[in-house]
Amino acid sequence: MKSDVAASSTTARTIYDLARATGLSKTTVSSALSGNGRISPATRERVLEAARALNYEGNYYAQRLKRRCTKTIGLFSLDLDLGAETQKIKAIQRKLTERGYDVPISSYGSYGGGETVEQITLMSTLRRQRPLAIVCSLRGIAPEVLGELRRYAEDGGVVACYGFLDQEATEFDCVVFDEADNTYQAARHLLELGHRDIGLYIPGARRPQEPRVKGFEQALRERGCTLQPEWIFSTPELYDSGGAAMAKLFLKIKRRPTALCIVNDYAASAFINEIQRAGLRVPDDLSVVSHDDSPAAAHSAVPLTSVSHPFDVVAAHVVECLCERLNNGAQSPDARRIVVRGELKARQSSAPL
Amino acid sequence: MKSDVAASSTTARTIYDLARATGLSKTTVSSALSGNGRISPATRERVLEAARALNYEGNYYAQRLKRRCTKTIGLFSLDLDLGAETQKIKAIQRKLTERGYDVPISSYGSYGGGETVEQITLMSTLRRQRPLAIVCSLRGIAPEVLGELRRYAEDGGVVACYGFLDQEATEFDCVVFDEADNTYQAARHLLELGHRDIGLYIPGARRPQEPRVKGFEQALRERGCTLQPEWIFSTPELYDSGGAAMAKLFLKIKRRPTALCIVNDYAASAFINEIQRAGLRVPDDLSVVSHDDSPAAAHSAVPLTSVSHPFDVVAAHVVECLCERLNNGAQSPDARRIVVRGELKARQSSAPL
DNA sequence: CTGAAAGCGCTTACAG
DNA sequence: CTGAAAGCGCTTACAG
Repeated sequence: MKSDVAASSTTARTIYDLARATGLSKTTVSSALSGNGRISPATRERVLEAARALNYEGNYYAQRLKRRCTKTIGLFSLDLDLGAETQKIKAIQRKLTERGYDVPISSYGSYGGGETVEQITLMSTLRRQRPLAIVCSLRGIAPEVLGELRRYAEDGGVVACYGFLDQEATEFDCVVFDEADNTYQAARHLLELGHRDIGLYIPGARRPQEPRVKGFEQALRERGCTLQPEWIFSTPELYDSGGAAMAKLFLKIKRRPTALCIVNDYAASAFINEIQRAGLRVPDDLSVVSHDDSPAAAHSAVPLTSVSHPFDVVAAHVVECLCERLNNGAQSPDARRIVVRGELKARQSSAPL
Repeated sequence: MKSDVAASSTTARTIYDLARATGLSKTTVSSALSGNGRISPATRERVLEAARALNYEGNYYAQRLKRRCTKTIGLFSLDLDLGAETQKIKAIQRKLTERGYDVPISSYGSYGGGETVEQITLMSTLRRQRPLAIVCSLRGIAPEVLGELRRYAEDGGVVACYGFLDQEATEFDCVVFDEADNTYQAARHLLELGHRDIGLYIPGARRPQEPRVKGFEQALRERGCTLQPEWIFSTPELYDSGGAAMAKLFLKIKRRPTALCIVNDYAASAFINEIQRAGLRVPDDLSVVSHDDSPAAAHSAVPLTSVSHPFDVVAAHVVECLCERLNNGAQSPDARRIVVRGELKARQSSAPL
């Protein structure tokens, strides 16, 4: 008594339609379709052909009502930026797609990722779909979201995270990028060039406990320099707009540093362009060390000395952790924590004092 | 006989557990939870409280087995770039999230979006989830994927597309950006400045029937100039790397144009930086008109004359079309086709011959 | 190798 | 206002 209309038309909506069309039971049809159970090759072929002919496709939800294991791996990231974060997502997604997984992205459209409640809802929606695994970017995440992840894991889900070294450790495999080390390397490089008056510019809203300030400060301290609070800059704007806003700030201040660490190549590039337009020279009047070492760094007006942010390395580790845990099945080794660091590439934007 | 263990623990896995805990029937529990049907406020509150206390959450798949209408709108885009495409996705997602929808992104990680079969699978997976609506980026899409969309629409799904003006019209609402007009405006601007020897550089692999070449050519033709095939450049690289590669090409050729249209601000910026390093001056030796008018354009070493790519306008139209159709319900007006064009913003990279 | 039956967890007419 | 029953479309032991 099911789907009479559909069965008479050219479309099969359910396995009942296929059962009728082939004269088999729905059990047999189901087995033939899924490949589970012993089915004669001839029968199987008959079913598959009917499925093709009648344009049958299984109901997504009914198929997942019982089984947990699907081929879906959820990617959770609060925001898509125009740089390293999106690169990481892309790289992870590419690798996972190549392995045959379906990899939808759960995110907001807005930078920052919204209120805590919204974050929880987003993760909860993902978790309730019981994907095979969840890859979670820790950037900007509220602690409560980790509770959701925990619940998912207790339910048998596999989790891999990536984020930044200063973030609280989780019980999950986690690949972290050492941001503090990047600013440390940058400051260190400038100190070795003889600079003592060094500033730091981080585009975007100021965050408390900023690890990039810490790494920067540590490098100064090691050389007996003290951090000048007025030389720690931030702007609400990001990227090029941020760099330009920073240039305005910089041109206004009376006592200027002789060197500046700028987090992000686009910001650094725009900053340099704007201050050069105002008559300053890089590196003659000011040395600049940038961050990320994206292709933009080498092709900036003044090729940028930059500390890299190897997004592909992060992505590779994440996928590696995930696949290892997926393959190991029941055995669950301790959570791994992999630290990724950048490397300084010296170019023309920094020079001896 | 259901979930005995779970019921005895502190977690309610199913409405059966809630029914037992409250002493009500599962029908009543279901109605109280969903808000459908007549339930006394007291009973409803009792159920909701039990649900909270027992950490109950509905089974995602069982809930969707019967009903079509969910709060999910699928975003389909073959690739996340580091520019306008991702900006469009972000803007659309933000607007839709604000309206309370769940907006997962279906994409590949690789630029270009993979083989036709993979594209179809991706769309098919999305379609089978019966989202309330699908927003589809037409960029790089195989024609077969439109067949999938059609099937989705025939099933009652709502579709909104966005893409480019030269792409074949679909039967769906579609917001298209006029790429040809952008290069037309760029060339036109250069012609008005007196240039006659004008080249065009489009980063990325060369595509046949490139509308940007057409718009460019049309502008030349209108002024009685002929297009020089050797001055239509492309490189496999994109963005900054593309611009740098183009600079190498440009520096090698014997007879150079006096002006160049470069599609993408990052490519234009890197190009200019590299040729200036080689001793050429912009705009003295070469005028450049760029595309997109992103924040990078204004803050480039030579502020770029650029024709905009208003991603936010595209996104706003897409969401508007979608919501209109969603609200109209059964009535289905004819498919709309909205054309979005850029505007030229003159800066210092272009000058009279 | 094939099929009758129970079940996945929820929703939805339909009685009471 | 509440509940017994049928059903959503599939899968999975379990018989034959």
